[in-house]
Amino acid sequence: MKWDELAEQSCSMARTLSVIGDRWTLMVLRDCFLGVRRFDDFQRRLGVTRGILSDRLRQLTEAGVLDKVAYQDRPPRHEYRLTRRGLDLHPVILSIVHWGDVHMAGEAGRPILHRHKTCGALFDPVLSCSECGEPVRPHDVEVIRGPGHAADRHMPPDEAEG
Amino acid sequence: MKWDELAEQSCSMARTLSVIGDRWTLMVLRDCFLGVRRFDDFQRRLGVTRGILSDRLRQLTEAGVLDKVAYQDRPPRHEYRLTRRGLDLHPVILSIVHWGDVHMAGEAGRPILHRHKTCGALFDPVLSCSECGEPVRPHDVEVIRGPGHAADRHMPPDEAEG
DNA sequence: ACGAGTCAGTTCTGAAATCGAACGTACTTT
DNA sequence: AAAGTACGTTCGATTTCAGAACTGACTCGT
Repeated sequence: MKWDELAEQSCSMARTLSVIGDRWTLMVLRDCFLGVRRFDDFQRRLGVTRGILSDRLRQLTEAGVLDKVAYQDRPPRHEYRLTRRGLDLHPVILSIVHWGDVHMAGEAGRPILHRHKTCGALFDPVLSCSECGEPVRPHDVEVIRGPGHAADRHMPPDEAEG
Repeated sequence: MKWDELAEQSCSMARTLSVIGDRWTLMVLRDCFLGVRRFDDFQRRLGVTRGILSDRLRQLTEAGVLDKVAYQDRPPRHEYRLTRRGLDLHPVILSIVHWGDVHMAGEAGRPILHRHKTCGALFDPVLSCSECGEPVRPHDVEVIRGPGHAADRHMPPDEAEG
């Protein structure tokens, strides 16, 4: 299966991965959330080859996750900014970072900490229910067929949840 | 840069991606959370080649995300189950699926819906602050150097947040 | 005026990963 | 005995990636 075919599956996971399911794409997005906006800055910070970076920035722009904005005319220079769509990826990035903090941190502890400006505290991200506000645990989630469901294979095979 | 080198960076994002930063790995994990446990079931549902699947299941097992458990002896057969470490990836998967629901769903609407068993409602996952319980927005997060920080490049270049 | 530096890419070649399909092994079912 | 199930491995052809050099348009220092 190719990336393009992945996008056509009636599975939100597959469709999202057709946009961000690549290590460099996610590393680029991490840097975007840290405020990086220019080609050479991405390249130096990530150590990715220029060819790959060029390709990934183009893909993200085409997907509407980044916006390519000119900041000078002669010579033409642009910067890449997160769109609304891109900003909505924040939970994905934070969840990934948090898992690394908990399960992959070395002896020395976490490389970075997050402070919630509105309450002032150092915090961990918690995934909670939009309706009752309580934290969501894996076994408390039931997967139900939605209106956009096609007869694919993204439903539980029989019983759910492992 | 190779995958192995990624794991050695003092960045939780990079370290996590060295484990799950691959489209097939994430598709396998999606199916794990839907209750899929056996080789051929993964293969049929995902359409991935058997070689890749074999490799990814081995990697996930080595990383402690899945556990390979025998369910019969003659012939020896195993199933792959999420460990505690693996279950902790639930927020990552849910966040990715939710982004797809919001930004990649077709005309027909979402392919699947989630029900929160403890409150009974259909819900969206919301990332909130472990300290005050409020939803976390991109601009409300400040990144701070932690104890495990090495002089790498995962801090904001100057000012934060885009 | 001249070379050095910045910024945003493109182009090249060899190395590595991936695809699709077939094959192997050890059982169970018909 | 033949077909099916389960879990992989192996193989050659294709695709992607890494590392490095190169282009082009401009700016800055001397």
